[in-house]
Amino acid sequence: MSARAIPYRPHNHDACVSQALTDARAICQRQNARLTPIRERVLELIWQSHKPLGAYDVLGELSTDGHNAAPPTVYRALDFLQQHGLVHRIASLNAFIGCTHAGENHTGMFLICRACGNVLELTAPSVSTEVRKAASEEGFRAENTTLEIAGLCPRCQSEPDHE
Amino acid sequence: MSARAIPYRPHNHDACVSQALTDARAICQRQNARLTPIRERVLELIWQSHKPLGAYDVLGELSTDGHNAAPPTVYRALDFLQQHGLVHRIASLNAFIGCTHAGENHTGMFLICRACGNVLELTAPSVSTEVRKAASEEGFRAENTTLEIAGLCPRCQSEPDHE
DNA sequence: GCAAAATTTGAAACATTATAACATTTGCAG
DNA sequence: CTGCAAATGTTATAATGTTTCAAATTTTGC
Ligand SMILES: [Zn+2]
Ligand SMILES: [Zn+2]
Ligand SMILES: [Zn+2]
Ligand SMILES: [Zn+2]
Repeated sequence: MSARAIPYRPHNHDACVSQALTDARAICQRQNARLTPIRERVLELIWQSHKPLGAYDVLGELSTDGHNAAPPTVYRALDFLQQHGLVHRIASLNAFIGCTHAGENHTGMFLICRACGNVLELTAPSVSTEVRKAASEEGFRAENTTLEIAGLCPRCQSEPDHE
Repeated sequence: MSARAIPYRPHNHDACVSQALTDARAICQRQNARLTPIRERVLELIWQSHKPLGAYDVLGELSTDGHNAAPPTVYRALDFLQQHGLVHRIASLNAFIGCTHAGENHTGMFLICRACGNVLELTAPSVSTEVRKAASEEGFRAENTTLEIAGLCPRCQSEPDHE
């Protein structure tokens, strides 16, 4: 596995996209899941940047494609992609982002820059451990964790107003 | 401060409500904030149980009051209450819940039972510490944390289908 | 007290996000 | 081929949240 790109740093993003698509194909193959053209196209659109994309943004992009889709088309594709661990939904933004740990069995932690909008997904085992511990101290059986941190990325701390 | 009630256990919930309202009045006084009748009523409605309430649910309750409010009324009241740390928004549910640590300067962690719907708010310093650490290792300045754990509360693990 | 300013509330319209329901098409197994 | 299941199309609608401007209320400076 190659080093992961840092969202808010300039990088060859095409590499991110093609890596994500390659991974997705492999994962779906392994799971006997059908990465249909629509699903693949939605995944590609989600990956157009490291900023989360709303379902209706995806819808808009699809229609500039000439593909005239309705909301359920997009939501169904996004459901599929979530189910197979290829995208995450960012609850605090009602938006979706490509998973950077696809196939890795992880619980994501998202660092969301409120200035540039980029999101970095981390796997922080120590955080997960503490979360599990805190939950089990209450006798709670944790099944799903939503962990989203809003703030300022390193770049936007120094150079304000980055796009 | 009295012991905190456990949401999913039977308890004298009227005590929760009146404690919350008393605290709210004190906090607003201290902050020179105006806990107007609408705001207080919305807070009371939010506290009607330990299950998060949607904005439109609040709206509905208000109208059974005879108070015929429009959505902005509720959203404004909820904004005010959030601003002053009296309620939290649960992003994964699009719903609101009374803060059980009002005035305490905390970052809440929410244990959400998918069966009974009750939510327990915890303050887990060890989790906060690990979150801050993970963020700062990436040079990220964390400002706001959303931490919501869905799962099964102790009661619903043993007795399924609790209301 | 009183007028001006600021805050709060009312009201209507609108925007955004998500789902329900049912018809049609497509892929695949036998 | 044929029949079934999965996927997509289509229309309508539900649920959540915001913008805008007007009216009422409260606070402030005098
Ligand atoms: Zn990239
Ligand atoms: Zn991920
Ligand atoms: Zn209670
Ligand atoms: Zn709280």
